[in-house]
Amino acid sequence: MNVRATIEKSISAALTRLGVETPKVSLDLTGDLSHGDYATSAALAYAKEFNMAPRVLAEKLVEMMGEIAGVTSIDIAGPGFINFSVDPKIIWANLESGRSEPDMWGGNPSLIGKKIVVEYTDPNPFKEFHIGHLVTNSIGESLSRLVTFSGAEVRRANYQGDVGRHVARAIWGLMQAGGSAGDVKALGRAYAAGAAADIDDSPAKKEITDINKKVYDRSDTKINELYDEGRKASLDHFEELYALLGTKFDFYFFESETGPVGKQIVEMHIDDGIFKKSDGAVVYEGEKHGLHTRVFLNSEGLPTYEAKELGLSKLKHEKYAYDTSIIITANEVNEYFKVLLAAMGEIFPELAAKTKHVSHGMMRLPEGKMSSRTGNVVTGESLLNDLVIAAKERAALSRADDIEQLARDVAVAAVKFQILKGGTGKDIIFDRERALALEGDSGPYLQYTHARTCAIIEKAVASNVVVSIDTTAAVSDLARLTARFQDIVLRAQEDLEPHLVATYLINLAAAFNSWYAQEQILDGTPAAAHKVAIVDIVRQTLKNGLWLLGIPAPKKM
RNA sequence: GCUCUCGUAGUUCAAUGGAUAGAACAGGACUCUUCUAAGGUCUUGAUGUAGGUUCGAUUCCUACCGAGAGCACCA
Repeated sequence: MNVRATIEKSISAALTRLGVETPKVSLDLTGDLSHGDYATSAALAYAKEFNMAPRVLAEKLVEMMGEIAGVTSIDIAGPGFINFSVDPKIIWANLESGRSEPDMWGGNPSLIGKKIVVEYTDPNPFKEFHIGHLVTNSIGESLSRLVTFSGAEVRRANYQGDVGRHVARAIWGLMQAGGSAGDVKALGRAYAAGAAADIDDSPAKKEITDINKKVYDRSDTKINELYDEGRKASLDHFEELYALLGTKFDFYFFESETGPVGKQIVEMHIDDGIFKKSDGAVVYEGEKHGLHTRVFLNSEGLPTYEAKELGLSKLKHEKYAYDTSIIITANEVNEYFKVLLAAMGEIFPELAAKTKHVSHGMMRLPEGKMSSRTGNVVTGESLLNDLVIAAKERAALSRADDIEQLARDVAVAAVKFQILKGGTGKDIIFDRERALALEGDSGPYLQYTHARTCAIIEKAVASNVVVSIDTTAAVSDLARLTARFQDIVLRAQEDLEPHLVATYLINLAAAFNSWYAQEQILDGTPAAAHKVAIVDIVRQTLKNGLWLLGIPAPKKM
């Protein structure tokens, strides 16, 4: 049992002996290391129940807890907090375990045996990979890695809209302009033209509706040709981006598959009253769950987003019998998702219960909101490319062996960190100038710190310095902060919040850099062995932490 | 109009109902004859308004003000 659990149990036992039936104990990492490693506000919370002053209750609890294995001091502070300091030997042993099993460092077994599927990115063929897809991708990849690090068996899924009105618009645009469907840039322009023309009472609107039907039933040879070529070109192009971003999907689902399945599901549940016919469409009345009515099959008989999503839930579970399905989308679909989950709850209650919807905010650039309808947009791809070019200038001055690769790594870090440093769900203001500056709280800052640690280790190895932790040494704040890694990772996984890892890594890197500036590590004395060992575990923490964020950790910068 | 998010330094983000509201950027002052200056040190500066619940509120509740998203055949 780890120290944290021991302390929790001890507090809980003390409260039970005082007569609390089911004590609710919160044991927190202290906000300030001068307060020790863990703190509880139990005495404050229960003071009223016992009609005692909080500090008096705190003293009583401390007395009843007595000695706790692995804890060297228990102090009462402030209004009645009880602070616990962990035995330095335990902290050093913890860090030593990280050095002996580096790949496991920070991991936990809380999800062992669980099957989890994470669906994210979901770009639409025939359209640009826009900046919103960078957000979903960054969050989804990080969440995938967080649950992997907790022992879950993970599958990554990508769900792509290869049918639907956007496709018809692009094909309409291609037919007008005569561009090649194999050229993704031409596809982007064709979509923009189609979207612009697709307005009420225009002849184009009817033509696009007609094309849309033909895409579904594949009745037109010319359209099939444009469709097949465009679809392949888009998907191939997306793969290049996934490689750059460091994502590999296990499953690809397409709306062309989920559509028919979803349609069938909806049609099977009209007679039993789950769905209703209304104005030629088939709808789900969300009002019974305090929501609103949504169309599942339109009056053309075609499945909408909602019906396709129902089909997807079924297909996904057939492919992989998951315990949890995490779906990442932009928060603009939150309301639809609630209706969808309500409908799913009636049809597939067991699947609905296993589904977790994580939504993220919109990514905004200082230039304003981007829309692929206007044609001239900053796409996810162009943003990445700009960053790579900017990073290259600085990379040229670095000691990296492969400047091109470093520039890509730094660019990916700049984007991903910006996305992941804030809580999921809030809008992300992406300031390109700031990201390009590669300074301050940023992905490149973490990479730089990691590269520094690598350089020290390399030098230590070259000069045959023995690396080992002195378990009798006093613990520094840097060592204690490093030892918190596991607690942070576990919470980030439980809350599905990558930003907890991001902010932790910034704090750790700052603590390390500060120490580095005032300490000569390779000082030629026996003390170097211990100091290098600390550098080594900080290095591993940064490496594993960056991995959890989906950010590459180059060894040289 | 209704529903859902969200209002924290000049800006971009933190703070599971707890201790002195933390960082970074921008501004000012320093710091490379020492292991990577993409670094470090010092410094100015914030909880939209009004109530409520609580021993304690940035966090929970109500109202208002402000921003964003959504409100049936697009996703």
